[in-house]
Formats: sequence, C-alpha cells, structure tokens
Amino acid sequence: MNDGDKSATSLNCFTCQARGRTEWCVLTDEELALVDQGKVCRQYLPGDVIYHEGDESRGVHCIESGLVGIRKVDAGGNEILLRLCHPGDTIGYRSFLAGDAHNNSAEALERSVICSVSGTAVRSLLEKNPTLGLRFLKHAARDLDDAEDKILQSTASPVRARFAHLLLVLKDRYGVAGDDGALVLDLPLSRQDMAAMIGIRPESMSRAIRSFEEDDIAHFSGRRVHVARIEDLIGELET
Amino acid sequence: MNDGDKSATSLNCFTCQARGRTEWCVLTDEELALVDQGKVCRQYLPGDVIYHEGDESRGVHCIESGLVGIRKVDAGGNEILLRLCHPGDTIGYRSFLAGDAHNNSAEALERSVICSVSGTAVRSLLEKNPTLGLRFLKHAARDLDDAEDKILQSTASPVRARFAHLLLVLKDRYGVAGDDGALVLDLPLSRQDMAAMIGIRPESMSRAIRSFEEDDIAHFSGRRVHVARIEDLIGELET
DNA sequence: CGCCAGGTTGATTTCGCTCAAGCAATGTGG
DNA sequence: CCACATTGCTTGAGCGAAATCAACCTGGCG
Repeated sequence: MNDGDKSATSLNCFTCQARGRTEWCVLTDEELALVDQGKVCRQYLPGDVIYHEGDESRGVHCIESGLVGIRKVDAGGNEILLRLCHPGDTIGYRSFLAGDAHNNSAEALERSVICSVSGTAVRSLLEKNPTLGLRFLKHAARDLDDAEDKILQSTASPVRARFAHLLLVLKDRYGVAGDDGALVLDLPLSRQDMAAMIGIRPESMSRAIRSFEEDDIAHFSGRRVHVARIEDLIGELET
Repeated sequence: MNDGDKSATSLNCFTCQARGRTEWCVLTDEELALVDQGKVCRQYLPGDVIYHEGDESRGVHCIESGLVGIRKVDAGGNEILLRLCHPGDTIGYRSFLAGDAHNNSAEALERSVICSVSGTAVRSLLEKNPTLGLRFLKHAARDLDDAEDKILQSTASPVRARFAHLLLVLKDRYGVAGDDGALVLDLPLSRQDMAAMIGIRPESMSRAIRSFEEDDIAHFSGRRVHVARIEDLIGELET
C-alpha cells in the first residue's frame, strides 16, 4: 500500500507489543515461532479492508496496533458497525472455525498493523496446544454476550437509550476522568460510525446529539464529548 | 416437581437419545462416566425456569428432550426470546466459561428433561479432552453468527421481513412438506413468544399475521401455518 | 357461572426514516 | 490563489410503521 509495508512485514511475534493481551500468550516459544513463520503482516490505512463479507476465510488476523471495525450489511443495503477491535484482538476466527466464508467485513478505522496467520498454522497450533482453543472459546463467549446485549438493545430501546449505552461502553476504553468527577471522552469514531454502531441513520445521530446537548446530558465538540454527570447518562438507559 | 422426577434422575448418558447430536459425543466411555456422575437430571414443565438471569453459573445443562427458550429482559422490562434450544443442545455454557452470572434466562417451553452437569466435572473434562473444547468453540462460533444476523435484522428490517425470516428459520425444524410443494409448519410457540422472538409487541404480531393472511402469503390456524408458495415468504425478506 | 389469560381489533400517538437543503472544512485543478 | 467539487455534518418538513392505550372476544377452568 505504501512504504510502511516493508517495516510492518518484518514484525516479530516475540517483540509484539500486543502479545500480552492476546490469546496467543499461552503459547510456548516453539509454538510462537510457528505463528511467526505462518504469518504475514501489513499496515492498513483508515478505510482499508482486511477482509470482506463473502470472502473465503484463509486464517485469522491479529491486530498489532490501530483500530478495526467489524461491519455487516443486509439485503436492503443497510450497514451496521457490529463492534470495534483493538490491539491484541484476533479477528476472523469465527469464520475460520466454522469453516465458511466471512459473514462480515473488517475495515481499518485508524492506521493499523495487522498480522494474518495462515489457517494451517492455526490448525496445527490448536492441536498442539489445547489451551489456545480454550482461550478462543472464552473470547467467543464474551463476544456472544455482547452480541446478545446488542440484540436486546436494538429491538427494545429508543435511540437516546442506545446512544447513552454506546457512550457508556466507549467510556471504558476512551474515557478520561476530567476535573470534579466529570467525564471526557475522546472518541475514535465519526458521527456516521457512531450511528452505524447503534443502527440508526446519520441524521438521527445528529438529532440525538442535539437532544443530549439541549438536556445538558452531554456536550460534543468534534470527537470530544464532555459528560458532567455520568448518572444522567445512566438514567437514560431505563427508557 | 412431580412423579416424573424419579424416572428422569435415573437417566444415563450412555443411553441418552440425544447423545449423538451433542458436543459430548467426542468423549471416551471413561470420560462419559465422569459426566454421568457429575450430573443431575430433572423434568421441567412448560414455564419452569432452568436458570435465571443473574443466577451464578453452576455448570452446564444438556437438553435430553423437550424445548427450551432463552429469554432476556432489559432495563425497561422489555423481554425478548433470543433463541430456541432443542434436544442435544447444551445451554448455559457461555456464563460458565466466562465465569460470571447468567446474563439470560432459560425456560422450558415444552415438557423437557434436562441434565445439569456440575462445573467441576466440565472443567476436568475440558482439561482431559481438548476436542471437547473445540466442539464448544464451534458451537459458540455458530451462535455468534446467528446473533449477529439477528442484530442486523432487528435494526434494519420491518416487521413483515423479520416475521418471514422467523418462519423460514422455523421451517428447517418444524416444517413438513404438504402436498404440491406447499409447506406446513407446526410451531411450538404461542403468538406472544413469536412476537418476543422478533422483538415486537403481541398486537403487532397479530397485525403481521393478518397482513400475511390478506396478502395470501401464509394462513394461520392455531399453531399451524400453511404456506402455499415459499417464494412469497422469501420475497418478503428483501424489504 | 364468572374469571382470566391469550389473542384480536381499532384509534391515536410517537419515534425514527426519507427526502431535501444548507453549511463548514478540506481538497483539487486551472 | 481563487473557483469549484467533495465530504461530513446539521437542520427542517412530512410520512409511515409500530407502539400504546383501550376495548372486546374467545376458550378453558375453578
């Protein structure tokens, strides 16, 4: 893609900064060497696609740095942003395990370095080291949990509640405590992507933001969000 | 609960009819004996709760016969029916693996026999036989897939499309081919539960049924559904 | 017989989508 | 350096689908 590529491909699992956070950390050095051989690393720019809905799965992808969004479109062309994936996360494992085509797309939202591990390497590792499978299993369980929450939310809750919920989730990763217990968020998302995360149109997102501003629940300037009282946000959930 | 209990508790994994369909079928006889010791079987009547949202996970539950619904309620009291589970399915594994409380409830929809396997037994089995973990992993991957489909559907599609989709899914298990290629469904669900499966109010379900009747897409009498041309149902999806 | 849960129907309201326009920031080519 | 397109975001007006509220009907059951 650009000259960043060459340096990216030289990356080594043993020195990978994200390693401690990954499921791969249960591997022995010998096993990790197998990952190292079976992988290809690349740098992706915002908007670049890591894999596409419908593509055949050719392994799994490990995020070394950056931010990745998992998108999915339905028959009617509606798109939603299922979740965000961060350094240390392994993506594409579902399709790989189920042995069928990708049922969603992965797209870099920020400049990202991502290592793709070949299917054969993963398969032999799963055989060699059962603990790896268990780690993935736990990960899947958590993803499933989140997904079911999202189902409930997207059917039952109005936009304001869903938006409040989104902000509360994003808080855990992107929130910094401001002065006097206030909350400041520096979001990595455009308005459009926030809208896609809760399954609404960009126009509705604009209106939701406005309505939060008017009710003094949160204040937005660019991608920065100020929340004076988190309780107000939590109060919005029960609608 | 009733006199059915005693016969239920005497059930044996080796003679379990659902065994071939479960993840447990990868176990050796010796390992299966471990399951047998670590389990308690019970009969549940329609409406009986197997576990409740918020309960601590104490193992996993294997459905020997009957039908189980996984329900979830949100802050506003809205309830949805996430999925149906059938003989051979193991439920409650998510919370067990994640090690936290159940985040949904399981309720018998029909008279069901369910074996509860203690957490310690499952844990030691996962260590002994790594293949078991992989089987669960695949299962989780499939569940995740379904869940993500449902997220997309529930945000993007109108009621008619969701209802058509539901019928098409139920067809695989409850459909019987009528004469001349027509389709007959004998659903195990009340109207209320169908409504809960696609996240709408019972009134809206009534109207959806009526509108399908009027458009001659499907005909309903009690829990029996007649569909003359499946194509019509499929046509409803692309809305 | 009266009660009750499940289901249907109608009237009304509300929420979010659609369509359409406008605006600011950024980029691009002459 | 300016005219112009492009892109992301906002705002308004109108519409339509589903929720809500309320009534009523049905069949089962004490």
